[in-house]
Amino acid sequence: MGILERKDREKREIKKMVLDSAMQLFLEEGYKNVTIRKIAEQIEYSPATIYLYFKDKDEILSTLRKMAFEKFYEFQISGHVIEDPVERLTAQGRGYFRFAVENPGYYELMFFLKEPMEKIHKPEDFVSEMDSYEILKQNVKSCIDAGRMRTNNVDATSFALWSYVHGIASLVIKRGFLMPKEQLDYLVKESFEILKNTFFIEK
Amino acid sequence: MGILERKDREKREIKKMVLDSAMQLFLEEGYKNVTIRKIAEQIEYSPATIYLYFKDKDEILSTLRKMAFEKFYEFQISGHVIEDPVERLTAQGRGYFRFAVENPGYYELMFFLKEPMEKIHKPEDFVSEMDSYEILKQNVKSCIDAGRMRTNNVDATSFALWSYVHGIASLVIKRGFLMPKEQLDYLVKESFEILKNTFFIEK
DNA sequence: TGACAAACTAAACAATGTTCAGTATATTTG
DNA sequence: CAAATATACTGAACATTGTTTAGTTTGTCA
Repeated sequence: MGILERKDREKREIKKMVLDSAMQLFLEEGYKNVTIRKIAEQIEYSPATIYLYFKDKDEILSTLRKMAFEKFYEFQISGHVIEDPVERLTAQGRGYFRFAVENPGYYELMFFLKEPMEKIHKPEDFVSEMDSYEILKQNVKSCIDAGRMRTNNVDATSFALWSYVHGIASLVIKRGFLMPKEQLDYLVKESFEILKNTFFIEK
Repeated sequence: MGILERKDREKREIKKMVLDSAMQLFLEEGYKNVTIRKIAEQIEYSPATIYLYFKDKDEILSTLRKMAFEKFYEFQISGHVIEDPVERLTAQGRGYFRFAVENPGYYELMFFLKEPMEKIHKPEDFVSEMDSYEILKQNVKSCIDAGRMRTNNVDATSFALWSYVHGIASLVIKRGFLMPKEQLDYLVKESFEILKNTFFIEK
């Protein structure tokens, strides 16, 4: 019998409609404009229906968050096949940074927003994020093993690099408007130069 | 006549009561629990009265934000009299980091929260923040002039250091719960070691 | 003391998340 | 095929929110 399958498909389709609509509202109008009623109107269901598919608004947001991290992961592994370990690691860094500045809305959802976070402390909500971090550690290890880094502590170096790039991305997103674009671009470029010169050893 | 002075004082006192109450609510219960009605109840006035002293809720939050940055500034200049430039700069960095991890609520308000930010783009709302940044640049310049840094670009180095420390602080605040405290402390300590070794030149 | 100004508030408004009783629709059963 | 049952959905309500407005109370000054 295909009825159960169809029901299941319909359930997934409505869930997807809710999520798509919520994501669109979030990216276009910001968190506080994501309202259950607006989502309901967009997908042409009543507000109450949404509660048949999601426990509450936080569950919608935390699902979006998970989706954002999956997209984020894709950005970072795009250069995963590169042979040279330093090139591979810097490709991941570029992917990380590009994702952040090209998708500040997603980045907001992932790292700045407090709303869905207070309720989610389940490890499964952090798998993609941890996957990205594991990749980072692997890449750092490859670089250290190849004698291409000035540091030799995989964990600490990975955390330091993550902090550094996350810090630059955060400042660009949150404080970028404080200075002209050219100046910001210059500071970012130079900061990455410093990162390269201080962390890596020239071949 | 002291009447005008008294009125002015009373006005400031009520403003202060609103701000104190709002700050307390924010720090204890988080942003979404800061409601006009709760503030009104705490200061024993009607909700409408608050609107005689603040345009709207965002004005209250952005005032709190400004206050947080002033406190932040104090933390950073505590070591401003230190002679040795490297010691002075690292003291500022320690002040920065200590403030962040000891006052995650303030840090949230200053760097993560979106709510009051959308409306404030006036330069005057960023004076304390810019003051801190100027101090940083001065300290970096002193270090470079003293031949104690591996870099020689004041602006880029300042931005890079800010990013680095901000990144570590942000990750500690936002992702610290993902690992045991000892491990986190270790990673932070080592990251600062890396920072020291990569940016500074031993005397 | 009476006129005016300032300070304050009760009550209402629209919008929000969420729940629940009930209706419509689909499925299964006899 | 008809009745019974399960599923999907919604209208209406609730409590809370930020904010406004009309009106009251309180204070000031001639």
